[in-house]
Amino acid sequence: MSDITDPTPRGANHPTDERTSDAEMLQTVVPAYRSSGSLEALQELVDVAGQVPHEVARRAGLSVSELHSLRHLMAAPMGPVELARELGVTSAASSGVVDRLVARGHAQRRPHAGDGRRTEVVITDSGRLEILTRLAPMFAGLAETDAALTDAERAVVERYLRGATAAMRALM
Amino acid sequence: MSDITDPTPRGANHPTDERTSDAEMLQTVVPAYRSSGSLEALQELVDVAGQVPHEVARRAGLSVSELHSLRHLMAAPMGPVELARELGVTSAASSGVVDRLVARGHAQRRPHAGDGRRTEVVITDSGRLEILTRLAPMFAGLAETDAALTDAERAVVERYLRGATAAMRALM
DNA sequence: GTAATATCACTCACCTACTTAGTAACTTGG
DNA sequence: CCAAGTTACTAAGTAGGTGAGTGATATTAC
Repeated sequence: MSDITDPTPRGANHPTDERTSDAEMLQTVVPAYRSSGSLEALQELVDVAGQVPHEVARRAGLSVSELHSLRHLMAAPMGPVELARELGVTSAASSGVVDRLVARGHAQRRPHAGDGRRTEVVITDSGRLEILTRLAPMFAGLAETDAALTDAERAVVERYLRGATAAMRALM
Repeated sequence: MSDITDPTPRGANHPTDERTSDAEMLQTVVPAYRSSGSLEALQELVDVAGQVPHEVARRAGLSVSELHSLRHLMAAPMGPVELARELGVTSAASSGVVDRLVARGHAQRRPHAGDGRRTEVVITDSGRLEILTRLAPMFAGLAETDAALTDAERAVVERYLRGATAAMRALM
């Protein structure tokens, strides 16, 4: 407030000492907000899910972008530009990602049949194996959790997950 | 296989042309795996949730680490080292994160009462406001989705979310 | 009580993975 | 058939991380 050398002018800027729960805080901004076990569980899921790629990539000796690239390339071959769009980075960055995957033997470049500008990046067995074996324990656990549902319950869960996804998309 | 200059020796390493669905692929590694609407919805949720921090941080003019730091500091003040543990980075990195938050007016450093080694990092109103207003639309949507559940349904959803979280933790 | 050890916050040098800007090769629409 | 667009890439610069090490303070062992 009176720090002359401070480069960023602003309004209310004092520390907030009073311990207030997240939920209380949220209710001042989102009146409809009511905490619940499911929302807390969702919060926790999202937190853990966000750490997974970093950790899995670290163990595999890959960058997070390389890991995500392999995941996308598992579904279908694609060019560096398309990969860049999936990753949310520039094509310059994805060019480097592909370089590193190729150097590791996890992917190969091949010319696109019918369009001389394009390169197709194809995942190799080595890349596929890396992803599948690293993620297998998770998929086993997810399958088990999912199998425990009745069809009616599964429908409820799916509706909830789609609603939560839509809520998150509202930020983007 | 016969590329002499290749630095990474390995076994099976040819491109995988055959188009195979993720689900089929997974079943060879995780026999119990059966795709389902709920699992697909979960996959989508996790994907979107992973993009949210990057996008929100970009709009707020923060790095992803700065954003996550503010989220953690909303719950309680803590020192740079504790913050580093939460973020999964070194204390050297979190020292820089705190520098940048302080320079922005989103946080303040203060000496810890009773332990002369420690510094407490306290979020300011400015930092709190930044986070709450950026995330408000999401919380509103989540609250709406959650409110649509009966108590019995909420219990089912919570159990599922906790199961999924546990499955992900199995990787870490 | 004091010596050894641990913890906290920080600095420095270095590295990785990104960005922006620009280029060459190729395809396509008018 | 040529102007405009797309693809893949390179080069130079930058942000934000790591690893190693320092000084101050706290804790533990003896």
